Amino acid sequence: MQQAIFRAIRAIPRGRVAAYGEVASRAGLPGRARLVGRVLRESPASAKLPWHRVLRADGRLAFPEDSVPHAEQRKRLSREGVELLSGRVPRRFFAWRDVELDEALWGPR
DNA sequence: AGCGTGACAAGGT
DNA sequence: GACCTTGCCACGC
Repeated sequence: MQQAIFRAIRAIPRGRVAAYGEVASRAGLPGRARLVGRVLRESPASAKLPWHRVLRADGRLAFPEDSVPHAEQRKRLSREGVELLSGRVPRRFFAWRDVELDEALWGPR
């Protein structure tokens, strides 16, 4: 099951991000976002996961703003062209967002 | 067993 | 947006 979570995380394209809940759903574990967080927390660096692409649904990073890990994650994202605005990653950087519904409601772009 | 806690989410005010 | 509340689930005490 941890494997499913790893797969979902590795499936996030470079330069894009995904919310914990999204990852959980894509791993076949809807409603278990916290599990994703716990698995991530306990995964060794050797797992070589793009962990920095996983963040909260509202675009904020899970780590406290003043923390070292937060800075590290922000740096890694920045290196892929993902910048935070007002402390959060804009919706346009989210992978797997329901583009069709967005366009139906708000029009293309 | 009960309860607080957490790399969370969604809905309401 | 900021907060709160509720739902969720695994852990540790």
